[in-house]
Amino acid sequence: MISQKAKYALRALLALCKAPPEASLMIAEISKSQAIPKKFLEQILLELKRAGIVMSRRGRLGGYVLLRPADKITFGEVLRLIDGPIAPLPCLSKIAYRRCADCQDEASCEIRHVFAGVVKAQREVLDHTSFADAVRAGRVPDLS
Amino acid sequence: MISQKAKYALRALLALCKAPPEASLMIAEISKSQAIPKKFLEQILLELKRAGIVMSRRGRLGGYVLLRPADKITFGEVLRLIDGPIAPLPCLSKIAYRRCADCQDEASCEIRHVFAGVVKAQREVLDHTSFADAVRAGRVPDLS
DNA sequence: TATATCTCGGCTGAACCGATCGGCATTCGA
DNA sequence: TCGAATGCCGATCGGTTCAGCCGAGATATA
Repeated sequence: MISQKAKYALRALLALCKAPPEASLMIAEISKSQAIPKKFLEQILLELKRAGIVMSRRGRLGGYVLLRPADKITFGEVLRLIDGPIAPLPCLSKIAYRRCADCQDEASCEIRHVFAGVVKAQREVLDHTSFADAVRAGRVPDLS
Repeated sequence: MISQKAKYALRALLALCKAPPEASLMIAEISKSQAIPKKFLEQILLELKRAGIVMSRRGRLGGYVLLRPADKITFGEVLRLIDGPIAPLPCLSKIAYRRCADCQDEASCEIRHVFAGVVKAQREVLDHTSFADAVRAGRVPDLS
């Protein structure tokens, strides 16, 4: 299960993707349209900003804009930022590799072996699906 | 990330799979050989028993045995039992479907659409990998 | 300057996780 | 028949994470 926070982050970014290009959205607008608690959304957008995914303007007429085109932002990137590693085992994580304390030999670890297959499949999807892809798939009725 | 508890459960079952057929293993043995806290392992094996995956005998010479052949127990089954739903969103879970509170229309939800791809891939692996498969892959050097 | 907006740190209550404890029930060997 | 070994079971605990809230401060525009 992904966290509520990650879900909010994805929805906020989708809202920004769908907004007219170059227009900026205020926290309050996104909060209202997406039903996300305002103060919580504040934190989330701040993290996205620090990660270089969005940028903000303060003061009257402030708000948030995407810093990169929507096809250069992947689901995987956002998920890792908010929820941490995608991998189901620490010894399979790209961003936070940690040896399993009690596993003598990774190469012969059956569990690792099975989950290596899982994480590969996950990455296949998450690291190759951009927000542009997601919006496109949502707009056109999916025929697959 | 799967929980520590799930990792223990998988390791315990692997130990039972590798034990001589019809032999039973005591909690203390598994605990020692797999470096799992004994009292915690006790809980875990109890859950596996209630789920019909293993059976136990009490008293002197007690212990645990697999209730089903190793090729009839999948990783997915054990994971769902210990950690709950595998699906990354409640609205994609087989065993615990829940509508996302704030999602008007599931069919047009971009997030759901993307994660449907993820969960499909996960299930492909987890529900089709048995403990027999895992042990086999661990024994023979993997050439893939 | 006034005011709407983002910034940022801290805080809280609830839930969850990993683990432990102590007592009870059952089984078998002496 | 007794007692030791083993599984069964409920309770509890300390720490961590999650979801969300509060309030003061910085900043840009009208």
